[in-house]
Amino acid sequence: MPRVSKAQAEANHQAIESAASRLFRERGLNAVSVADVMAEAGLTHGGFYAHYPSKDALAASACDAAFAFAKEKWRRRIDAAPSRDAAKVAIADGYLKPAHCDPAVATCPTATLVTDVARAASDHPMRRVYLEGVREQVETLSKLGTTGDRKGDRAAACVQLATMMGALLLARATHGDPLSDEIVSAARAHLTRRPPTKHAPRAKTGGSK
Amino acid sequence: MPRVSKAQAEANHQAIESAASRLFRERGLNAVSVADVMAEAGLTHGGFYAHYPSKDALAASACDAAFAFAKEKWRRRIDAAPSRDAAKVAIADGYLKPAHCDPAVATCPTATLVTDVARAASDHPMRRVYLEGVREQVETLSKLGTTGDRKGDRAAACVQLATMMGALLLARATHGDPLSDEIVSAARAHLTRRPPTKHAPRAKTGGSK
DNA sequence: TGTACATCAGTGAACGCGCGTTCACTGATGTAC
DNA sequence: TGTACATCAGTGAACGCGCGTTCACTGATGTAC
Repeated sequence: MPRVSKAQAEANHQAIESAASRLFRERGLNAVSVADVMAEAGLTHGGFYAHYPSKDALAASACDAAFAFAKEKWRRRIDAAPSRDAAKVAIADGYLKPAHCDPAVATCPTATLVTDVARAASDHPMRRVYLEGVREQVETLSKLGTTGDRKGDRAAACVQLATMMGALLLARATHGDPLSDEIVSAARAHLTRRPPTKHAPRAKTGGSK
Repeated sequence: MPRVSKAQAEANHQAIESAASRLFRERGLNAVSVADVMAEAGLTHGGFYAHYPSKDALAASACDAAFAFAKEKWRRRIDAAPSRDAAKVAIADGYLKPAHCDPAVATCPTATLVTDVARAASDHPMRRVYLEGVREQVETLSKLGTTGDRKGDRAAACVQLATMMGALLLARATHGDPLSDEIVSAARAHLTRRPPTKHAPRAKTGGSK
């Protein structure tokens, strides 16, 4: 069934980008093959190069799409919040959701792609996209600052992003152990200024696999 | 030159572990082959299985060695500090050294192996080693707490580790851009309670490549 | 509107390559006497 | 202390496998008339 309509080809393109965006964040760049992505999009691997010049180029597009998705999520949280301070808290709460501590779940690209980007060659197209994504997140958090000082707001934004991301990654790497909950709960409490000893509900939802 | 002396064999074993510990943290598990590690240790790849049953087992040993090395570094900083609070600051300062923001440098395993561990299978031997390593770091930071409350100290320890690690990883992923310095400087200032707008010396050392 | 045909998205086999692991072999080491 | 020999750390070729990428081919789509 070759020569698909322009509309179908465009839909396939989106499906490839979307599958890549999710799979790369779930398993990492190296652990996902072009064939995996194409299969997830319901296609065979040979047709890939009609859509992207290389796997690296796909990685950059997928990263971009993931940041756009995250940006939209943040925007909705900000719009729904009654104050800038409440918006910062809402973002931290959303970021550190217990479900996000499962390493098999594709979450914020800032966290899930950070080592892939750090280890990528300096001319890898994803580096530029990732940098821009982080820059935007820092800028967004910075605008929610309440110190009245732009430099102070930016510094606080950097620290909040680092804390959220660090806690999420640590929780993912220690998933299945109580320490995972402890770390993410401590970070959530710290960033939302709730009692710091509050832990996530442990009841019967369970944290281990 | 086969059949090497016991002492030489033990030295080779250490060389393999040491090379793996550094290479895995620098480039990630998937990007380093068994042959790479053996070559770095001055050996050929075929002899690897006389030392370790599998690459996964080597990863666990290498992770363990990296944590032991980091622990020793922390211990020296703590011993040299005049107070518990000064020790926490010294650890943050050491963790966030500008040189550590180069993604090609092997730093703390907590940061450099976090996504490799998160993505590893739940029965991967490295998971247990990593978990124990993080647990020890949290415990160490917790003992340096000054809130007088064990739960509060542990929560603060979790937050400090998350912030240090998150900032370091973000700085590594954005290396080459001023944002890298900005993030790590903000985190360092925050954790050491120095003026939050203080940036790393930008002069002629340069932060870009 | 209907017909002829060039286009090109998708298929599936194939390419060269590097991986983790295995294995027959080597020969200095270390042990038994 | 000296000799005979079993051991086994290390070598290098080979294994099966999956990767990113290429390519000849297909046939519905979309266009030119």
